[in-house]
Amino acid sequence: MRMAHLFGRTIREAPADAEFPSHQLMVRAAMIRPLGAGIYSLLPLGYRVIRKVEQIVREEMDAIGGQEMLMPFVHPADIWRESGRFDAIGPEMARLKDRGDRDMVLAMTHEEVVTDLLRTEVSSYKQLPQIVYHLQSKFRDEPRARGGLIRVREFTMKDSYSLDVDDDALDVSYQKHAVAYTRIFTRLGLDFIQVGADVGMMGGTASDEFMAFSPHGEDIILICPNGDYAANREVAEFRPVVPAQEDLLPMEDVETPDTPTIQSLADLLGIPLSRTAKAVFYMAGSGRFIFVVIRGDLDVNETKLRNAIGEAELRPATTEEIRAIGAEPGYGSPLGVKDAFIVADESVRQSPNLVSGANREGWHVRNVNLGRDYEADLVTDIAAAAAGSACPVCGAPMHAARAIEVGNIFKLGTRYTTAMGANYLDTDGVAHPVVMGSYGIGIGRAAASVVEQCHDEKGILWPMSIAPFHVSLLTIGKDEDIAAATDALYDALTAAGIEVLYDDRGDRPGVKFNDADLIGNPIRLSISRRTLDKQEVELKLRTAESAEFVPIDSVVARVRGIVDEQLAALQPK
RNA sequence: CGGGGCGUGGCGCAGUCCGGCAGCGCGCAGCGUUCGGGACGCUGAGGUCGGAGGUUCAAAUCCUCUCGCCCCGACCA
Repeated sequence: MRMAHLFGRTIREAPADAEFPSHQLMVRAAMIRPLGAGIYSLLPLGYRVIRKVEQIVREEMDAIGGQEMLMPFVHPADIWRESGRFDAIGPEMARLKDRGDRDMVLAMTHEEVVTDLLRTEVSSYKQLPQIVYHLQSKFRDEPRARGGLIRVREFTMKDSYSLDVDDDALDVSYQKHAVAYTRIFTRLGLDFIQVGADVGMMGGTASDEFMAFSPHGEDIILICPNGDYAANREVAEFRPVVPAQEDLLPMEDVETPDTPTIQSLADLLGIPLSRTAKAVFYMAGSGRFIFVVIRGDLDVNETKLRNAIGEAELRPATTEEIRAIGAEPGYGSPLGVKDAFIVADESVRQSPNLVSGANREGWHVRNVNLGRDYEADLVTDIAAAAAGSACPVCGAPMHAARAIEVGNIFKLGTRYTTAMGANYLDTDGVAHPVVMGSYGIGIGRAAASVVEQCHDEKGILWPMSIAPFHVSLLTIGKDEDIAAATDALYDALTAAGIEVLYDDRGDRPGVKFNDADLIGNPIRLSISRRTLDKQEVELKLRTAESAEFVPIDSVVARVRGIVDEQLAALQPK
């Protein structure tokens, strides 16, 4: 590709609203352009990257027996009503009406379509197992799109669906995907980890996420330093610190003026946070008031809480709602409250004589004990793990790291096939719902995550596997023989199957060097008066400090070798 | 959804408080000089100041409404 005619141009200054490195650099390097909030065009340079990511995904999906197909982006609402998700999913799903006033939705995902197809295409155990997949647009009306391609509303996802006869067979399909995903993200050059995750809105029985490490990640994962455990903070377990046991002491009111927070209470009384109980108030979607008691040094994990009480929706309670059950914001405790569902964290049961609120402003109560002074409707683990929490397997303090979710895998089971009646007949002619798994990779997010991990102050450092081009070729100087030599090298490289972005523009050298660094192709070749007089080409790797000079007639072979070597280095073992 | 901020030429911004010819840098076009790390000079093109309504002799500027975009929050009371 000759740069003089490349559609899209690099820009010096990033848009003011771009905060993430990947957002700034991909815009500056003429790879993406915004059309609206969370909606992007992919310019030719960016689309080359995306297509390479897609190709890697295809190869690895095909390798586990996946069959590529394509399902529609606009769906009749009927199938979403059948699965129950038309009403279950909120404004995140875009809805519209067709000219006949029929409800339609834009695809957020494709479980319903696959299940619908199953009803006509699969009727016998002999046809199973199967894995189907496609690369298709999704639209999710995120409350807050941000960060360039990291969190967008319209995006391409590779989603695949495994179809099996039973849970054991699903385990096999699931494991195949775990292997494929590991190979895919390795080939993309990502630094990532597979972690246990929440099943969320998809329903199902198990889920793992593939997380690319990045300081801009929206998820926090906890990692055992001994490799015994890794999980999303949303679901992470940890070994609780069991406090010293002591005799239960009688309750005692204590005046604590102006201590509306746990920290201020602990400061006033001169006790550690772990000797207090804090109250957290929620209103659930069902209308239940959820009163959470947890030790003061711990945080509530809302995902655990949701799962524990079987409530999909949870919001902080208002002051009025809190007072209505007999509690006082800032000085709340379960003592004497009514009409509330009380959930106590395990930590509260294990810790005697905690300081709790008195449900009147300016007062707390010492030595409050679960079971003696109040009862909970549910006692379970709803505490959030944090950096330093003990690994549930080996007890070592875990690290916390931010990461971007680039892929996830779900064991769905029969959630959709039961609801929509997608059955197969077994060897005895008995009908069973097909057992499904669902597996996704955000293509653009994966590419952007690579940029998050692979860049420097000058621009992107693409891995060879997904760089827009293998080589940036620069012609330096205006002399005709230089242009002729560079033209000839361009042709020779291209003929050898090497992808070349040829900077044949009339710009000064500095402009070309800077653009080459910004765009980030792995190899830079330059021909100038200096090099041509010696029949040499300057060769510099994007990741290298210095350049080397290669005889002009051996450049093609040299570049070929570097390309192959770097691609091989990205291959999974 | 709550709070905050911003919409002025392709990009980055000033001008708005205090109404009075719409500006600057980059980029773009032409000419000339330059040519290994984002050159310089001269000339020039390009803007419904997000939109609608209002106040005024006069509105980018004041008022009302509205649209769009960004940031923070939407768990610890």
